[in-house]
Amino acid sequence: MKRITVLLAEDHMVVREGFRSLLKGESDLEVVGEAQTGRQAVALAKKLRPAVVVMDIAMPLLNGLEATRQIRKAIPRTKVLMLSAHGDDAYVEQAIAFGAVGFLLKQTSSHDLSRAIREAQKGKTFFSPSIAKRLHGQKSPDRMGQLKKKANRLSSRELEVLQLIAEGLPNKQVAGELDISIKTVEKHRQSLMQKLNIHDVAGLTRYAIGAGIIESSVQLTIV
Amino acid sequence: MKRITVLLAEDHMVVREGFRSLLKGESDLEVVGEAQTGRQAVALAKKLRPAVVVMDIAMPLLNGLEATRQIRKAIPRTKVLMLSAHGDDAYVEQAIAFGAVGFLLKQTSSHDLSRAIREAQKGKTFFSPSIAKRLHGQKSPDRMGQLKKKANRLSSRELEVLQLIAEGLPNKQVAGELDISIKTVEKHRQSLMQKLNIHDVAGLTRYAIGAGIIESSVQLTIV
DNA sequence: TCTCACATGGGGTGAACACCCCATAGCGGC
DNA sequence: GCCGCTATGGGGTGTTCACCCCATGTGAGA
Repeated sequence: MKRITVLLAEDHMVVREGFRSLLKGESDLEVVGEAQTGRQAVALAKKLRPAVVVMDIAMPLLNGLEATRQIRKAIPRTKVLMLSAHGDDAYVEQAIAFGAVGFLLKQTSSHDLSRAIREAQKGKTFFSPSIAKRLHGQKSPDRMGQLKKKANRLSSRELEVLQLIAEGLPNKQVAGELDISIKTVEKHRQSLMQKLNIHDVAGLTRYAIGAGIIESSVQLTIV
Repeated sequence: MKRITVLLAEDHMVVREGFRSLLKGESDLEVVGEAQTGRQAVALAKKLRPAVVVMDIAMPLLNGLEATRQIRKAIPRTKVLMLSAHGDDAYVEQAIAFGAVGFLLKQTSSHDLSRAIREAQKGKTFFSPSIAKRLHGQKSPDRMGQLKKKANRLSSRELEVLQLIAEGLPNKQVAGELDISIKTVEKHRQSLMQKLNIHDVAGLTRYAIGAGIIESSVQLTIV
């Protein structure tokens, strides 16, 4: 029987070895290569032409999203399965827009991992339950089509509001800063929270830092 | 032969299962439990009394450092091995101060992981090569003293509350998680805000990220 | 042209929060 | 023994926020 060839892209060696060990238990799957940077993942994918690439998002040199885009462009027959600790809507939508056929959270089980790989190889999609729920919960059935065009990204006004929120300003001050009414600030706040599917200030702040919109505090000795 | 009992504390299930799979290949090691939050790690350690706890630093509800401190205090015979993606000095020093017997980077190999567990069980220490090199380089005898002397330090309870706030939990859920009344949570919240002189959730979140108490989201190309 | 996202603004409700008051109890240090 | 700190809990008050309703105008794309 021909086994499904898999390329693992994950920067942490012990984690990657763990994945390999897990997949070794699946007789129909075969890990043919391992990459520890996004750039290496692209190079190895071109060379090995695996059926499926399991791609972590957070990787040095080239992140998993961009690596996915490049792989999809160079070798469309290779399917890419995203694997990430965080499942914020923006990541998921970006991944889909870049041609990933699935999105797994690291919180999901190894059983789902091997299942997702099989689905991907068959040309189907696979999303972690919590993500699938969110995707289905949204409106139209051809949402995938929409996503490929417009990734539901924040408007420039929403980005401004997000930054000010993440900098700690209350709505009233945000309104003063942008010279608009509090009501409008609240509206932007609501819509950006809905788009990101993040509903608390702490989450918005973490997102803003991760997205490079603001910076965290200085490193301190504390704790 | 009596095997070394191990408790795995790592919040990402598929990663944790990978570790378990790796350790299954070691005949002298036995994984007796798995925890996905720091709090659960403390509870399971007390219940199972494993020889060694492999503890990730970045975990929800209670981070690995604080969990280590609590485990060392409650059951000193259990050794704790830190496992982290980042090896910043502040982490390593804090881990050592809290009684960890070793510090592994996720970049290290699975071979080092099992080796470190064996060393830990024997009462020895084990550090990832790059960290060990740094530790030898700089002794700094009174550096620990400086940390401890720092006035206005947050109490351990306040740190727990801070982490949960920065993770986005409202007071009510914080209270439920710590099993105390909302009023007490409010009190801790007030006092830590006063100590840090930060009076909004966004600021607390930025501080917590800068201090390494929690992590931000993944780096993203878009925005 | 006509729809849709965007930006602007307003009203109202209930939950959450900041900040004040109060208290009891334990524990370590002087 | 007393003091200071920490942790626990409660009452009350005013502000802010999340989330619902509503509206108008504009500009880009189908």
